[in-house]
Amino acid sequence: MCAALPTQSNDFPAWYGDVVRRAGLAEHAPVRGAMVIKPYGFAIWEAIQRELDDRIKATGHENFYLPLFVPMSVLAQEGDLVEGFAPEVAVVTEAGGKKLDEPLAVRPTSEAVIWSTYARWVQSYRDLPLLYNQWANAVRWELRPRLFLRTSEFLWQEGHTAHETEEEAVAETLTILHDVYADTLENVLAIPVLRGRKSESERFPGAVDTYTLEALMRDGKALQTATSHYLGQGFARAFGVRYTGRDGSDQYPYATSWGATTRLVGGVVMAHGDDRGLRLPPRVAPHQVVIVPIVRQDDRAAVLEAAGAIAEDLRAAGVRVRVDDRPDHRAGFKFNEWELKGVPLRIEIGGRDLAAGTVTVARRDTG
RNA sequence: CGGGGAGUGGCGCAGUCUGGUAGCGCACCCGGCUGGGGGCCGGGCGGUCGCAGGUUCAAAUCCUGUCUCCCCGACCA
Repeated sequence: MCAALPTQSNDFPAWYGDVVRRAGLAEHAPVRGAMVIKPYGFAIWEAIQRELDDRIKATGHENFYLPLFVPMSVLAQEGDLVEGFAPEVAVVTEAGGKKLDEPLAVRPTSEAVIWSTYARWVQSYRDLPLLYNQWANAVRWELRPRLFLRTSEFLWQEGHTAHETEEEAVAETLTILHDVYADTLENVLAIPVLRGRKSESERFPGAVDTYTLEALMRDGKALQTATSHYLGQGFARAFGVRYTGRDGSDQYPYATSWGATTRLVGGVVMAHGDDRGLRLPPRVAPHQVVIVPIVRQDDRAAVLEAAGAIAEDLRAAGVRVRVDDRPDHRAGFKFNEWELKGVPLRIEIGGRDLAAGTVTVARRDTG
């Protein structure tokens, strides 16, 4: 195993890349800007996903799923959207060995497919609101990719809602910002955020207002961790989503969209990590406690049994525990490895502890 | 797109200036000793040096072209 990491103060980008790779979160894939998310990294994402999904559902939304491909003609129906995403859209021009009659965009975001679908779903004010979310991947050919923070393909959730009134849509935008995103960031990921509104030039293409959460990373830079857009009636008009209102007249619904991505994993790394590696918030740590049995040949069985018993007790209490009984590594190696991987709490138990009826406990966060 | 850097066993690198047919650390495999902070000893497996041309008796090394990746900036979740 290699020696120490680059330090944050010397070279933060090198530190970041090294931690992501050596902690087993992700690695580069053969395609430019694409990444392989490894099991340990994906487990963190799954935990974040669960927390976000619970809150999305608690605020009244349902999940659905729409296709990866968007016909170019559909994407083009909303002018700002095509224009805004044109530089980073990947397009499929050939399939089944033939040139396609119409090129297909790989979704950079799903407003277009979704609103062309909503056109069929909204006929009356009685059909509103539509409060839907999807967990999906999206592709944006960004100029400068970075693991988790900006990858060509990323995973996210994107919510797309339709409302009868502007007030209701704006309220939705803010509910998501506060009750879903800020709550997850602060209370699950332990990352304080500033809630803000984007300037006109930074707004999502086609949006009336874009709200954002900005979080401070340990290199002193801010990271945009989630966005919630109030879209007004632009998308409804562009995609012909009209319904009969309470007074019998034609109306356009008001829209919102909002998203949070795998970037959040990178945010956790950069907001909490130190020169020894990751420090994971317990709520999203794949292993909240690791037990390292310290064994010799003569006390191996007894120590492992004691370690197993502690693990069972903790599991019964709802704690995610890993007993590191790998015989091929010594204790010191494991200490370093689990610190690199950011496990919040380590319990060491050996022959001496057994005799004394104690264990040794080390917290990762106080390093 | 502008500015840097780099492509050599799985990973990280040296060798390139001063051509002579590949080396180191880690990892991996086998054996033994060890076992409370990244153990030690011995023995192994594994690469023709991004790609394509060219020069030469001989190219990782020189020449030409080309592709890719990483970092910084602008753009972005």
